[in-house]
Amino acid sequence: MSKNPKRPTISDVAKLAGVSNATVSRVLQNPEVVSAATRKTVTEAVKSIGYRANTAAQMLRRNRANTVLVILPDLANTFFSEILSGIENVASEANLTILIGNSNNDSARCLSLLENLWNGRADGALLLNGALPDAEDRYEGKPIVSISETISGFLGSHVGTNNELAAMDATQFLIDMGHRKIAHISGPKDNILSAQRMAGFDKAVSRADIAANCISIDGDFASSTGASAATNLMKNHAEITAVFCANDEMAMGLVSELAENGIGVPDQLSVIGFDDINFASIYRPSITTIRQDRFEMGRKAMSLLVSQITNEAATPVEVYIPYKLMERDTVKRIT
Amino acid sequence: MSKNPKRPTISDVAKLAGVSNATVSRVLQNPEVVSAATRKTVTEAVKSIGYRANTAAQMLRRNRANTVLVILPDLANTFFSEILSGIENVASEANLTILIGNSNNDSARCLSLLENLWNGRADGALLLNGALPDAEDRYEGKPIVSISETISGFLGSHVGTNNELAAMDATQFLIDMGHRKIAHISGPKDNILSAQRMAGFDKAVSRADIAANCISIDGDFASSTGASAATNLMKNHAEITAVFCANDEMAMGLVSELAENGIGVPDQLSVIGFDDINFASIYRPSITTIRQDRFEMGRKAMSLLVSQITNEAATPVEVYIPYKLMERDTVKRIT
DNA sequence: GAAACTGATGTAAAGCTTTACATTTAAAAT
DNA sequence: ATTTTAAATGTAAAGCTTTACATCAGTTTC
Repeated sequence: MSKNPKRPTISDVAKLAGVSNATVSRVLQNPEVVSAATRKTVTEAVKSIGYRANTAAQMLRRNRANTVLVILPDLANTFFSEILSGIENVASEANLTILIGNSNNDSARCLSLLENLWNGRADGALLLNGALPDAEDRYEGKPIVSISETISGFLGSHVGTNNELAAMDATQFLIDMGHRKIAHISGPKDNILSAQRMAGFDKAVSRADIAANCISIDGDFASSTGASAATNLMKNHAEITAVFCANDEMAMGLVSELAENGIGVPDQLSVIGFDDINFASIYRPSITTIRQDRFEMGRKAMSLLVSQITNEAATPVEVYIPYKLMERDTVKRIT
Repeated sequence: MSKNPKRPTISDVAKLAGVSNATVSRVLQNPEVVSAATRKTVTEAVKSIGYRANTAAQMLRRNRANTVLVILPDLANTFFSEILSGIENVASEANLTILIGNSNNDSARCLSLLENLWNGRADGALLLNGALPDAEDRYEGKPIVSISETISGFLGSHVGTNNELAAMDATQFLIDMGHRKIAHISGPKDNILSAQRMAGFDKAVSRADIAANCISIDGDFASSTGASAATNLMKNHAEITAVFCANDEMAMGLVSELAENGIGVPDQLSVIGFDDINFASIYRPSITTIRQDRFEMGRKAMSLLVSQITNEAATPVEVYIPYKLMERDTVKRIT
């Protein structure tokens, strides 16, 4: 029933300890500049009345929020949540707070989240959603790092995988395993990752001079399009011996659908995915795929952002996190 | 090169519009109390100099952060990230910001995150990690809602699934399908959800008077323990015809391991899981399981928290989100 | 013993917004 | 024409911390 008896302020501590506000503040922020005796008195006073500095007042005075904004397109997607986990890891080390927003790929929502950069709630931003409305103007001095998906027109730093190279490696792996008639199931047309992975596929098959035997099927990263691609392949492209899927979900959808139609992977068709999401290794047959180290991606991006927030001058960089081909059970050598 | 020429304040707007600070503030917060003409002038002034209210100053003055703290044990786990997604959904509707923290089940980390409740950065908290250090004291007036895992000693509101009942239903379903020799693979011993699900299993088999034929195997929610349970079952418990796994990961681990040993699910053994994680339906055979509506769980918890933050007086409630048995391909009727 | 220095602490302003209260102006009521 | 009421706006304080600058008391130096 009793109204909370007012939260203690720094003045309450000062009064109790018999010193000035300034000294209390110093004990809390710069202990080394105050004498050991005073330090002790103040520390005890703080403890005894349970004082906690008011963050709002600190933010106002310091003009710094110690907070970073993270915008992602889909929180419920492990792909992003693992990156987020890496981000959080660095943030907690650096004593930063992370503010999170789901953009749902909606640019209005995205814009409203970015407001936090201007209203002082966040000192910088991490963008996982491949979009930044009006990327060209407006974001001059703001520390922003994009992750995974590059953003067209955005000149800041980026952390991600070299998708084209990785896709080339994936395709080359199929070629090395003896395959000459290969299909690619792509991601959504307008997605930059799709484009990069498709480009890698194209380069690899051109280089091997087998482009004429190879095809590309439109997908959208959902497992259902992997399934429909399976139907398509069975009906129209019986000659294909291997498939490079632009992500693991589609690979699994493909394999499941094939299995239901009595086509065994890898015996009758080889499949390679991309991402190495959690279930790629749990799925049976376990999916051969390109592993992206998402946790590390998050860590790296966050470190970069922190240094951008603290060091005024920081020239934008592009960082590629090493990827790795995980050989599992969906690719078979043929002769 | 040019140092940013000072962020505009409300006074700058006021000066430009030829009104007082108060009026500008009113236009921004309570447009209806100011005349249409002034409103227009001010709005234009705001736009023309690109003014954004300083959040820190607002927080300080209003003594409200419009921010909610969310603590979860593992960001990278879809189970939690889907709940998070529901939370975010309500937060964005209510124009609240969400502050996120990974506790890693570390109580020190958890405590340091909870500081945000005291330093004014967050108005309330959502706890997904089943722990609240010193739950009894200290959290008197603070709006806190626990989700999914109940917290012993914590008297606040909770949103989750009635795990015991759901586990009973899952077990009863196996019984209804003719099974009489049933195994349960449990979660980690010290986890409250494990305990509740195990209790449900026990009740169901007791009620059906088949407890003597049934066994319980220790697991830890990881798919690997599902696999080792499979080995155990094959070696020592050939009589078992159905298994209730305390979560889907273990169910998949179990099924995969069985498949590798030539034991077909559901033909030779029926399996039911719990949670209905994303891959439960993509996995082959698709996993029969109990669906928890995690998105809705997050939504409900957040709504509850919001009402707790705004309405001073709110008595704690316990809310169960309806669950649903998803019949898929891992359970078969026997005679 | 005076001057210069060092270390510890205090004083007070600044940071920006909101809001209770006061004031002004115009319209309505008498 | 005077008084009342209502609507619109202004004034100024409060919210809490940090920090530049000032002060004070010892030490050191010559």
